Amino acid sequence: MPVIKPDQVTAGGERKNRKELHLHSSIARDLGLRIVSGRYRPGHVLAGEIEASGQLKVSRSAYREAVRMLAAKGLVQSRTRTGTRVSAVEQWHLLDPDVLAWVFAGEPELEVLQGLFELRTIIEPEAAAIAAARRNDKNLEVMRNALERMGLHTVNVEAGRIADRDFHSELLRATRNPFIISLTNGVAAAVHALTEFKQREHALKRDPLPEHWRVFEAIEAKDTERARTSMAELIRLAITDMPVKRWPDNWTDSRLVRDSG
Amino acid sequence: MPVIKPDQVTAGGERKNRKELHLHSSIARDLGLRIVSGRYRPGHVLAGEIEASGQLKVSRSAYREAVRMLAAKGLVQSRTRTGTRVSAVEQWHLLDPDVLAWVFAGEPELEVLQGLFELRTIIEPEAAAIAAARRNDKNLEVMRNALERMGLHTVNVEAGRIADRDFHSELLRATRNPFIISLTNGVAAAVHALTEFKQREHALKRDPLPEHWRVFEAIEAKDTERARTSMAELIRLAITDMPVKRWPDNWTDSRLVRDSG
DNA sequence: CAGATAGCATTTGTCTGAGAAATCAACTTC
DNA sequence: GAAGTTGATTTCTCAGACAAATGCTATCTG
Repeated sequence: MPVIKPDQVTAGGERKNRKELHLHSSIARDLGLRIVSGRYRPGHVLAGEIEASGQLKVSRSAYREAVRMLAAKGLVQSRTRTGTRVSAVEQWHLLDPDVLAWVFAGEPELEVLQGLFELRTIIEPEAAAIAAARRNDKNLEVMRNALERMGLHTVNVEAGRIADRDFHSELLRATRNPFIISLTNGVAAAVHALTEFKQREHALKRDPLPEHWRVFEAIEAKDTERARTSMAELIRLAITDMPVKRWPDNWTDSRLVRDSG
Repeated sequence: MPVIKPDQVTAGGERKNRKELHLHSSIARDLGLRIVSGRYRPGHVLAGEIEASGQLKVSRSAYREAVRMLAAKGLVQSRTRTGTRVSAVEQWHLLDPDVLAWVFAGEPELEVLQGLFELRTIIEPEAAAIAAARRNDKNLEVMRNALERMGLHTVNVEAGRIADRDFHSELLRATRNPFIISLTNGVAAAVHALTEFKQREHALKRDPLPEHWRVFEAIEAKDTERARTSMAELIRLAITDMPVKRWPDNWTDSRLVRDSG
């Protein structure tokens, strides 16, 4: 009999809602979300392993592996007798793809949004310039394909957002700089979640495709300066698309005055 | 009798050489080093849990927790039946402090060095500019103290390198941008290891302190533009200090022509 | 009473052994 | 020859026990 599995029903099933494959991963995600969302503040001491694993109805080892993952991402720190406590925010690996995804899974605070855009404003124009210098035909091909898919689906649907992410990922990949590429996974994931976040309020009015093509054309032409400026413009527009009434103070302070001046 | 513990002798002690506290951490470090050093290439499948833990003479749970940490850092990926295999380099969280430290624990390849300096060239001048705009007196105090210590010890000894790291950390912290601060832990650790790396060949001829003070003064004066340029100069000088005969091609391509031109 | 000290309790860390779940490969069957 | 079945292998999860570290407290001592 061809047993068609009904997509994981799991008797007590509440945890496997999302495509979480493993128990320890989903526990880590649960705890991670509670930490980055502020439910567990820095300094907060988690319940002991026995009690915590008991509440979650999982074995101690599964719970421990989850805690070990969070510790590897700088979110918690375990010590005997003291217990496992949430680390200071400065210790968090905010550019870790998972952490970033957890941060943007909820309603990110304005300062966090600002911080991410500020980082993108610094990195991506330069990355675009470097990509223009080092890109090969395969990079170009992938980027063109991504933009075509993006135009086909629009960023209002998942497929379009994936295409958007693919474009930025391939751009950073074209820099041939492993560290910049490593930022890919994180920033791309955040941008992805962010585009989704925009949609929560209302569908995007403006079509972001033209500025994407301008960046592409600059990189295709190996025009580093134009790649830099067009990418800066792309991000500037992306910021204006955010459903944010008023950005926090000194947002335009140091960096952005230079581009607009 | 006041039992003065002889600093962890550990009968079979070979693992606790460094200040590794826990078994799983030191196993993760061992495996992590083997991966980033290239001994275990991407695609390589690690020995099964039973065999691997047997070889290391540790329990399966300790070994599993180590693997879980490496998986959290993107270095490996585990799947039933297939086993645990080393991920592609693009998946590695290269900006994770541990991963970065492991990378620079050995002889880093030229391309990696180049990549890190390229990232610093992009980030730190802008970070200095932002820091100049947002720094408070406490930031200034910590930075000044760090530079004084740096002048006292010189970067030829550990205390001086720590002071150097503290300066850069506090600078990034002054940006008030959590993502840039998060880069601190990683980049600072790398710079620290890097300064140590320079010393392996021969003691540093040039005194790097003057350019550090120039950056400090610009930030003290809240002069964003001067902070940017002086930091760019600091990094440029740091690059020339590297004991590298010839940098790889297109090193001066896109980004640096702009600063020097 | 002050301070050191020894013991106690609590929490994470490590080990062992067993079975469950997933999945790749070979085989069987129609 | 294709679809389904079985089997083997590997990670995943569970359970229970002991070890190690460490903060707390009561006790001892000057």
